[in-house]
Amino acid sequence: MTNIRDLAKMAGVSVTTVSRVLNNHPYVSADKRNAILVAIKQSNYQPNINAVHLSMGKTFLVGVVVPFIDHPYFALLMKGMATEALENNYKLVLFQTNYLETREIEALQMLKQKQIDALIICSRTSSWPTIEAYLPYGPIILCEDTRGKKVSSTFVDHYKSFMFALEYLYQKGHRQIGYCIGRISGTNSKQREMAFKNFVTNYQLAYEPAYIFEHCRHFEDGEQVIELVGQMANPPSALLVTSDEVAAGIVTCAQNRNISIPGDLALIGFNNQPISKMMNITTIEIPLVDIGRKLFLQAIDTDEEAAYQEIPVQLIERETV
Amino acid sequence: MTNIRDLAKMAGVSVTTVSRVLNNHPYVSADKRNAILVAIKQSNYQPNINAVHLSMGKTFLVGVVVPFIDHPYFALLMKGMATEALENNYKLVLFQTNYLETREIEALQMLKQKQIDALIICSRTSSWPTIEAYLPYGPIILCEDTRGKKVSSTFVDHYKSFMFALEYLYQKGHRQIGYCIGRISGTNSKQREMAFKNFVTNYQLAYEPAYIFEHCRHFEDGEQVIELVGQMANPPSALLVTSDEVAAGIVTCAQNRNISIPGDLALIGFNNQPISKMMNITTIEIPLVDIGRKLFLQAIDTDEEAAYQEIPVQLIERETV
DNA sequence: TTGTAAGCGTTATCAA
DNA sequence: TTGATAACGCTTACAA
Repeated sequence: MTNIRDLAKMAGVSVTTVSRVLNNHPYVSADKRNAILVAIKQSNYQPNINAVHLSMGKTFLVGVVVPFIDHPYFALLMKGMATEALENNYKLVLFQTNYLETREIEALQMLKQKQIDALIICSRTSSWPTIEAYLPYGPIILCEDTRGKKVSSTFVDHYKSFMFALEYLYQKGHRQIGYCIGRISGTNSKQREMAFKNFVTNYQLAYEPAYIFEHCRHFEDGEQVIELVGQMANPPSALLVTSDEVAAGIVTCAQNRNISIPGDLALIGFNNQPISKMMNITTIEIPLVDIGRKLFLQAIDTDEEAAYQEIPVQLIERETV
Repeated sequence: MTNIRDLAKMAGVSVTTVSRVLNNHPYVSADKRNAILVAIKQSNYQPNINAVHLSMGKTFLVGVVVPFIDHPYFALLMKGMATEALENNYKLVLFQTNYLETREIEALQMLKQKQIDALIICSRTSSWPTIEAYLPYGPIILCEDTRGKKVSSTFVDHYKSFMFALEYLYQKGHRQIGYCIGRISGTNSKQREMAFKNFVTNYQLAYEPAYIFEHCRHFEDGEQVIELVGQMANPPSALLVTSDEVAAGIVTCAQNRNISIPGDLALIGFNNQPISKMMNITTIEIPLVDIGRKLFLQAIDTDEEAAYQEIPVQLIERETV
């Protein structure tokens, strides 16, 4: 493998000059630049990335923490991040945590050890103070509302959008509303819970804990929901379902049991995934790929200031309400 | 950040000795080793990974080429690879190609440039000679039958399993059989096509090109299939569907149009994803996560010899045949 | 506009 | 069993 010194020799210049043209720095005469360019072509030169990294103290690696990679929500975020990473000559290092705190800490440790330049946490289980302790070691980007904290984020105001969806259902006449969610802990989930509770009290409805269904992540989890709803003496008339996949599962299962949707049970999904279009599911569109791109861009942004990007969402009315 | 030289000073030894204990090399006296260990503890030392990489000429990075990351088939492979990478202290670098050859070449170039230690290609669009040209630069692992070629692979014999499924349908009385697939090009798809053609001639059935449905990747693609089947004067009575998600989409869509499954149309899915269990879809189980793990292990295997791991599959009988 | 030389933090060779 | 010291290939003061 030819290196920068070989190039210098070939072009009859110093390594510094070679480095200059390699990095597009000014102050190189046209003829020397050309000579070097020719040498690069001829030798099929490829810079040694490790040497660059060592010298610059940068890795061009960005860590990405996701609980599961095989979940459409995170896969879509990943898609956006991967696209942007490629364009910016960065690579993504994957941390699949299964929501194990130890795994998240491993990722944070890698930041501390300078093995990655920045860390994007798409969803976390560790507490804020835990994260905060690693802030001095490099940028940490979150996918949740961090306004007031000293970390950048791209996020959806889940309180607002949940409240919006709930009020929409209320206007359609629903008074017994529940929701399905992946997990009840987590910042975003807490925001939604808060919206739900406030909604219930604002509209003087009964707060019914049984109307909250946890562990709803995949299509097949819809079965459980229908099961549970079917057993209730006083079932909900409408459900907010925080993933279109789950909503689709609910619709499918409901059909098999002759439960009419939206007649017996109205549904609002989230994300506007293709499956929701096919199955005509009313949904709140969340531009996940775009959020992924923005998260990545924040990760490599060298600005010291924390930036907060709120992403607006949009109701797509279809046939499940 | 304290470095190896600081440690040496603290422990009153040379950097060589420090490096020795860091890497568990022999020939270090117990007391010096202890002194160094103490220094490491006290200073909270973390090795500079870039320096290690430069010195060793290794990156501990493995590239992964997938056409789409937001597809369960590849997400499941990724899950397996990510798990194993973590355990072996490697990181995964993602290449999302959208089946663009240029993207695959970028990944191959990174191998050539030593920016990654090995490359796993889960699905490709480039020709074999293209790949072959990069073989001298590092291990390339494929997820397709490479027996006879000088590259390692973990794969399913798609010819065999397709033939098995086709004969199973034949025994159940089906004579008009078709299949749904993501794309018709690609090694694995070609194997399946070959099985299909041989099956048809072996059993003296008509080869009906219209029974082959391309672009079937996601749940929502099932709609197209039902659409097309509905328009046929002489529709297939059974379909092999190379992804359970698509099979689920077909089942869902069929229900809406009062097409009885398996009465009007029998279905065999592939992969045994959770969705197939929920929807009672007969399927060929493919252990994708496990395949992912094995692919990764092959990538970091230092053996020169190419290894070929055939993964057996298994029919899961449920209610769509 | 150009070049010399000093890092960056390791590993590995070789001599002691 | 140890330690100088030379790589590894690049960037970047600093000097000219």
